[in-house]
Amino acid sequence: MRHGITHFKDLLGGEGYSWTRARSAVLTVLTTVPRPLRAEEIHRALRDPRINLSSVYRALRLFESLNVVHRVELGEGAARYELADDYRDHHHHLVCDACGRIEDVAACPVEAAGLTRHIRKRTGFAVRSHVLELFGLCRPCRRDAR
Amino acid sequence: MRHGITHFKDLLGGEGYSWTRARSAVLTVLTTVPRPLRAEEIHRALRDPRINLSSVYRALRLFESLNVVHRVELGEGAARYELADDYRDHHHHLVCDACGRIEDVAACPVEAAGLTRHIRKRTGFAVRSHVLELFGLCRPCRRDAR
DNA sequence: TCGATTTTGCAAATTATTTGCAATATTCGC
DNA sequence: GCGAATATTGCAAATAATTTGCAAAATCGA
Repeated sequence: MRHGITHFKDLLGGEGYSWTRARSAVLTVLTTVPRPLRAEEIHRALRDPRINLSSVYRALRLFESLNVVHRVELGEGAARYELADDYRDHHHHLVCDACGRIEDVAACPVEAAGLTRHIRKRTGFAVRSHVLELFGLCRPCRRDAR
Repeated sequence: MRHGITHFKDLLGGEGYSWTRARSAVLTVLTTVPRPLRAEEIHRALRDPRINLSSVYRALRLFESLNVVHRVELGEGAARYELADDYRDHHHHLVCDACGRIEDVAACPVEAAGLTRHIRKRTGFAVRSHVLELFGLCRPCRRDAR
């Protein structure tokens, strides 16, 4: 787990990429807001009219390829993005079907159950990563439903 | 776990929906092919020029709302669809990063670990459903990689 | 600082999916 | 089985998220 915006600058530099206004701004937002954001939301959060939405998309794509950012798909039509596991503890999401709020959970049953090993033994498939999203009702919405 | 195309006919009828060529054909494909298919693939599999792709989308949307079909998103751009848990044993997918092949796994660490209860106790969030997809290399591709 | 290279803004293209509407199919009562 | 009432479909056009071409602007390395 590495910290600081300057780390990303070095990382990009090391890979031959420039440290630009758009890239730096997108990373600032992602390191600041602790939940997965849509490209559109990130763009709005930049509050910099000089930066175009396309550049946000381009930055996100680059960061994804460098394993700095992780794409989260919750079936909403638009994808969300958050810092990858290397820069944030591994976690999953609790998505409220009623209000849409997204909470994190640290518990990971894939690791806990040793599922990866089980699958490799049984099927020969080598699991490298997984996506786990949990849907239901958050506490406030559960209360309202009564 | 109910079987047979006629069951679906009764189900649709019971909900006030018609049993149409498009709906019947889409369900036939989904009950026949044991892996999640894209709308486009389902449409091609119908081999019926009288049925329009829009009708496939409309049928899928209806089936989703009736819990007959389940949407699967693997980050490919297009969604995939398969029979819902009520008509097929609960399972997850092993998606090969190299060749794209999709295998099923019956093992479910969310159920096994009692994660739902754990989360409810800890956070008050009531989990109703979950999405778990596993990515990596299938056995053939793992061999080729060597 | 300067030129070479990379990146960006902007507008237009792309792709999956949805929708309006007139035409067609299905259903239901007789 | 028949025909009216209703639901669904085909088709073409609309959407919405994301990508891309290209000339202009920013960044980098010497």
